[in-house]
Amino acid sequence: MEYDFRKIEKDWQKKWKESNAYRVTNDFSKPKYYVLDMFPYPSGAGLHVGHPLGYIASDIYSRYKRLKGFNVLHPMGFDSFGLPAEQYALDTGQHPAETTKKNIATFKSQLDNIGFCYDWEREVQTSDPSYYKWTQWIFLQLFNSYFCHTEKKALPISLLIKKYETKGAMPKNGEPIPGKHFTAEQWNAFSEKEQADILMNRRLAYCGYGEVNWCEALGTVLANDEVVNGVSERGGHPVVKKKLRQWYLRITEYADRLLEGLNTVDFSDAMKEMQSNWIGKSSGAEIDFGILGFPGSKLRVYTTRPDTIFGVDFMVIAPELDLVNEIRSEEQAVAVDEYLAYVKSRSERERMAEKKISGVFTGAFAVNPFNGARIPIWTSEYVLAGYGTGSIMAVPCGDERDLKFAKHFNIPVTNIIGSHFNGEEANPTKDAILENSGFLDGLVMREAMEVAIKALEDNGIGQRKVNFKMRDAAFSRQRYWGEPFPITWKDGIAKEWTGDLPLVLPDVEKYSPGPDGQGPLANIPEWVAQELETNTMPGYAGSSWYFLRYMDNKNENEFCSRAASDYWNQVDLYIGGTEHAVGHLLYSRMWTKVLYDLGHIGFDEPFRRLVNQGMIVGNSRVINRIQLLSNDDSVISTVFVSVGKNEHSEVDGLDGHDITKKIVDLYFNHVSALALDDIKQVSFSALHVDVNIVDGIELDIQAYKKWRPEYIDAKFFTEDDGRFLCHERIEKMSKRYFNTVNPDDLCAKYGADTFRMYEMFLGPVEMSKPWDTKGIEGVHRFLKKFWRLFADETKGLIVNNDEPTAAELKVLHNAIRKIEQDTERFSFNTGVSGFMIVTNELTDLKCHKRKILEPLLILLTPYAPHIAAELWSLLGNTTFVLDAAYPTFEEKYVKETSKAYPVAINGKTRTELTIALDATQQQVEELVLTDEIVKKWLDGKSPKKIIFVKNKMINVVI
RNA sequence: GCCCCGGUGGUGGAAUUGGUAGACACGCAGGACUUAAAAUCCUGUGACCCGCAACGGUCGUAACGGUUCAACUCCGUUCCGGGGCACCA
Repeated sequence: MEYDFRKIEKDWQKKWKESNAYRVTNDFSKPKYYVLDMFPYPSGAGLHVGHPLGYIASDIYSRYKRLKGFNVLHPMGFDSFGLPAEQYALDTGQHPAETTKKNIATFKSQLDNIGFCYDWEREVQTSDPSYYKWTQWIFLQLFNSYFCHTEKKALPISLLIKKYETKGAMPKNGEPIPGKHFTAEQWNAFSEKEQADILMNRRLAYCGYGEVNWCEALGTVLANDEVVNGVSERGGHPVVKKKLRQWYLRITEYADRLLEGLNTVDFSDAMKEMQSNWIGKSSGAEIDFGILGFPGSKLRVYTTRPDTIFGVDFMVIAPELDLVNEIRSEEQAVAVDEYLAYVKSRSERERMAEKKISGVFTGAFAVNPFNGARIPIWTSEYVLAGYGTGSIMAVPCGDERDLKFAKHFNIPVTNIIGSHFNGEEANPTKDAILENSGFLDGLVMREAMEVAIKALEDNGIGQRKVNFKMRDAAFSRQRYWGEPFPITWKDGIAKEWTGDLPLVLPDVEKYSPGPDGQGPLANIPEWVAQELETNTMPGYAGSSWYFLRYMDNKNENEFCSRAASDYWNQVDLYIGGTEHAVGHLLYSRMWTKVLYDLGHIGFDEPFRRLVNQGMIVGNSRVINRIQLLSNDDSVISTVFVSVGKNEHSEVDGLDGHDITKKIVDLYFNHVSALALDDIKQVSFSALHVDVNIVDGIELDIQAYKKWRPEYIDAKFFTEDDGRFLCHERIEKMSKRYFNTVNPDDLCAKYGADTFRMYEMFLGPVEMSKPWDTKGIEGVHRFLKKFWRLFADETKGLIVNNDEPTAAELKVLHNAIRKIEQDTERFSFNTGVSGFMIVTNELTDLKCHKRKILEPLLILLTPYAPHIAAELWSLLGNTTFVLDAAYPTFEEKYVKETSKAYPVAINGKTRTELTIALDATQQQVEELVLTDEIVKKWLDGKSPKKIIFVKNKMINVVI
């Protein structure tokens, strides 16, 4: 009886499907456990081996929890709106819904091949109207809410309107500021438009204007990574900044709660740190500087270091601020204009990453409010308009970036921190005693901060300010393939659409952009006639709340019933990549908080525990090609050169004609009638070859010629043993590098169980690692060996009912302990090796006893469900192993009375001594000193100290 | 540039709390079985030194420095690789 994994896996997948083995009911009587994978985008390329890494981990954990008696929700669905489908539609005219449908079908069949325990009845797709109906509904909740600063939570905007109608908006103390404050009478007298504008300033989903990367030639907005060196990645067209009307989510109001919430969740410290860095809470002061010659204008800066105000040597304002043009001098006008034009073409990413210092003096001067010093005002791309006030006061002695700028432009540097500043490197210390700092002289910086802020406030030139680096999230896209906003515009006023949700995405003739940077929806006359919003929602809209829909995905009356969300509650375990660290995770945390504030759900953090999976990177194979090109650029002859035959050192130092001659000598002897004069150029290239036709690094030349028939006549210079070897290159797994490996192929060749265990065996889930198919044989061998514990090729089932020995029980219980612990702490790679060890040990013991093997099958079920199910049923069980009870570890079987202690001399292990576990320090010392090897090292001397750590080791210090 | 993570044999990795570095595999080498192959099994395998060998020794976790009886693990500096930086998902 052989391990026929193909038949076994097909049979069991069918059985599980027919019996609805993975259907999850909202059975409120059982304890629940919610395991979630990050939403995949169904790309046209299908799954490669990198995708399922996290899915396998979560599947193992889900099955493990099920064996432990939990009602486990482990759903899967698709984040099916997105740019790639739209781009494909633009290129081919195919409707994104069509291609998306096809892609999803591919993904699902690939996922099923691996044997995941998804309940497909709970599948959701963000582009399905029955789903985005509720995305739109939640958007309206956001639109119709505001953040109350007193209660620090979202409230219905109707309450705010009521307040304005009865009390107005007046300051708690101090004089009302016109334009900001108003009385109830004033409010009631405002026009509808005026009222709408005021309310827009408080809505959680609001409309504003923001700068985007605008590409005139493509007529569209580009993502930062679609812009390279100021031109579009596709086509190389110029890209400039353009202001467009945009929807935003007021996530900044939740900054503090998003920060505090991190204390209540189990995310890695790195993840928490990334999120809090993104939120970027800082405290400091806003300070108003006067501008020489502009009595009405103020230059407002935000600084975290008001104590350094006497060290300000120049100011820098963001180039996009209008102020630049208002204050620039005549002499500097040309230089400023040139610089602004340069910056306009730069993406924010490039500006931040730029090492080269650039900037221009505006010709204007600010005035230090404390000592009246004249401070030159510069503009430079390293200051971004979106941070703080978009202007900074530069203190070169305390800030490295400011110092480099000052040095580059020869701006004199004031030292306010005495010997803490050496003139070479800025020192951001807070411990220096201030000098050259007027009334702050002699104070330690740390303390001077408060004194400075007080002075600013007393003199009315600034105030204490808490600042967040986080900005409100842009929530609209000028695209087709996204959720339409249920919003209409009349006379410049945004109103909730009055029709029934969903507002269905209409079909369009073509997917190209609408006029004036509007999205494709603006091309539809009927849409525009209804005055509907022409933007659509961004990719993260649907993924911000999908974990709630899984709980109750068929509900037509609510996004999710309160009973279902109260039961399933938070996601207990969320698995996904760190690339979502700040985007998706923060938005879904915010949406959860809003839904909680408005009373729709009972918890305000969506994910209790987060585990980050690493990426699987590709392991490409590259071969050397040498071609002779003739004068008309046609190819005369092509050769491929194996790694060891690449004599590039031979041509080092040669040039032009000599290289050609040498190369022809080396590689082109076989070409007859070759005239050197006909050769215009020798071309060297490294070509990616499909990793699937390479064995290790050895190329299958015949397969290559079949794949690339244009090289059918090329000569291959192999190693002396006849093999043709490739170079390796570790890079992103991508179709264009021919380094993708399809899980379907591996499942077909080795089986899903082998594939699952091999992915886990590769290394820790959270670490990135290169893919290498070679090692999969080892895992497959293990499963065959495991099978042979139960069945023999000729004799069939060989399991007996004999009583296990103490040694066998010890092996079993060590395995239970190890595998349970490793599964619990997500160390699946060592879990797999635990299975290998127990299998090796039981094979050595020739143990085929049911009482040992049956519990082992249950342990294996989460990792390799098919083989476990088959053997379970071969043993005569009529129930599914999926619902067996997880074996319990019993200490008594593994108890030891002695241990082989390593004995180190001065920290280096020299020998080993077996000593009773209950031995005392004194007994151990006596034993150690009688040991021959220890005596040898002591060489007659007595040891200074003997360190004995129970159950660990012994160290003799000489 | 800024923030986060990582770097251990030829390869993937193990070492859970500062306590035997290299578990478990891959690969490689040798052997058994076989007419042969596949499959399977056995032995060896970090580098170096001395030696016929048993034994023994030195070095070794990116590099350098520090703390400690003891460092892959803690601290500092540097180098290299990966992820994120707000319209890819």
